[in-house]
Formats: sequence, C-alpha cells, structure tokens
Amino acid sequence: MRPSPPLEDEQLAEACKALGHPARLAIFRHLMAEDRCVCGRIVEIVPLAQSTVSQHLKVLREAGLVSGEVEGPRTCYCIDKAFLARFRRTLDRLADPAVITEPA
Amino acid sequence: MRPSPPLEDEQLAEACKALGHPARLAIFRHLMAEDRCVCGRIVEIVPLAQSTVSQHLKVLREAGLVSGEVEGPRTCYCIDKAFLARFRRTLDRLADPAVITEPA
DNA sequence: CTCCTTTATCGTTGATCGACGATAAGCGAT
DNA sequence: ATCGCTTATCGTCGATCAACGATAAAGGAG
Repeated sequence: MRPSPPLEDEQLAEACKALGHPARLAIFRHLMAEDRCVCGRIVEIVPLAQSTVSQHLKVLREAGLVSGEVEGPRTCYCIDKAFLARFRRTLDRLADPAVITEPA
Repeated sequence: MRPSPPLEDEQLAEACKALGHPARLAIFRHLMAEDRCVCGRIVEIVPLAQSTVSQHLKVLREAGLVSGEVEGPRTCYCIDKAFLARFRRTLDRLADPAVITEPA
C-alpha cells in the first residue's frame, strides 16, 4: 500500500507546465478554494472566453491535476487530490534532496 | 526578518513554466545534485546543442530558480536556494490551504 | 598580440500555444 | 420532438517556443 508514488519526470514537467500559465494557475487556485466547481462558474471568474477556459481545463485535466465529471448538462471540476499529493511529494524530493540544509 | 515571502502569482507561474520542460527539469535536477556546475558540463549531460542549453539556462535564470556567475572564461550555475525556498513555500500554500486534510 | 576555449546572442525555421468565434453534442424541460 | 442551456471541439490566426548553426564577446595561454 503505497498511495503516493512519485511522478515520472515527464508527468512532473507536464504538471508544472500546466500550472505555468497565469490563467490556469488562477483556475487551479479557485478550484482549491471552491473544491467543486462547474465550468460556467470559472468562466465568470477569469476574463476569458468560454472556449478558452474549456481549453485550459483540458490542459489541467490532461496533466492530471484536475478531474471533471459530467453532471447532467454541465461538467463539474475538482482538484485530483491523490495526484496533487503525488505532485507535491515529487516536488519535495526534487527540491530537497537532503542537501540544501545550509541556508547561509 | 521574513526571509521567505511567498511569490507573486506571475513569478510562480513563470517558475512553474520554467520547470515545465523536460530538458530544463533535467538541468535543474542536475544542478541540485552537483550544486555548482559549469555550462559545458551541462552540455555534456543533456543531448542538446550548446546554444540550446544556454537558452534553457537563461530561462531558468530569468525565472529566478538558478543564478550564474562568470568565472573567468566560463559561467558557473547553481540553484538559487533562497528563491527555491520561496518557491516551495508558495507551492505549499497553493496546494495545501488546510483543506486537503482528507486523503480518502 | 594572437590563438584557443567557453559561453551568450543572433537569425532562422518548424512546432506548439493561446485566444477567439462558430459549431456540434448532450441533457432537461416544455 | 423541439427548444434552450451548458460545455467540448473545430478551425483559424498571431505569438511564442524550441531547436539549430553561425557568430560575437571575453578571458587565459602561448
């Protein structure tokens, strides 16, 4: 039972890249705050066309950070917390290989 | 004395974007391992032309993750640990607003 | 001073991105 | 079945990216 194996390099790069755009970062942050959120709600928040938002959501979804499920006529998005845990773990390992101990 | 204020959204996005490319991720990882590393050494590691590596180093440098200092005819690169600390802190705040507590 | 080494920058080319409007697809209600 | 609402996908266009080779700049060695 290893719930959180680290990401492969390519997955990590893809996830970073997905967060590497201000609009997607804003969407991600909003999803963290709202927990569950329908696409139209996001369109209200960010100053972008609906098709553009949908595209950004697709990028986040394909990166694994976000998952969306269809609920009747609309789609509800939320953070994939299991993936997020792996993402964080991977970043921690990358940025702290027990060698940075000297802040001076 | 607050040594590690969080990054602005745009800085965070830029840093993520910088890590969002497999070659730059590999360079970053190598710099974490070697601590200090001259450009030519990196060119030996990644299968890319010298000019391309230099370009990637520039992106990492402009994002703030890496700093380089000229040492005679060559340039020595290393991780900017202060920035890295801020980066990590910002990501922690982003991905863990005390609301993810349920892994189930 | 001249050559060699090392790295940054320039210029180019093809690929990918980001934005949009228009359209299609799916569902609920009438 | 039809209409209306919501979202995904398509097609397009300009901008940015990623890669390269060639060239310039700067320092050390002879």
